[in-house]
Amino acid sequence: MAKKQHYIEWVYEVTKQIPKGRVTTYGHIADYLALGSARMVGWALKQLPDGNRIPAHRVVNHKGQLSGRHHFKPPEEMQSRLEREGVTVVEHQITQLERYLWIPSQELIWEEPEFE
DNA sequence: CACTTGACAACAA
DNA sequence: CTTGTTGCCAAGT
Repeated sequence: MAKKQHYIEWVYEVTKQIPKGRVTTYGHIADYLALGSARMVGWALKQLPDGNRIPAHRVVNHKGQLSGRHHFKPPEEMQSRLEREGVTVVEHQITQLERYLWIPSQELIWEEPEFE
């Protein structure tokens, strides 16, 4: 469809762009898509059907907490997937969020990790 | 149609 | 540091 009636699709597209082992926040996606509200991102992801191929587990809130874990089956699946990708999660929160954070607007300047 | 809820976030106190 | 308030927008009741 030439004209997307729903930005929800955009949220899904951006989410699919998150590299493995990386994470981003609702706020950054909302800002990148200019949704005006980070809640729209959470709302959009909540609409995802089970068994989807969207890596929604890579989206956390600005504190790095897995606030959407209760929407996975089972809830621990979100943390399991992250840890499987090398992301450390403690007490439902990602440690060293800055280390894994991936910002949509920076996807173009994605040249070298520069990480340790 | 009015009010509440929510996978959020920024800010005030 | 913590808790409370406000802005945001769609969906549910």
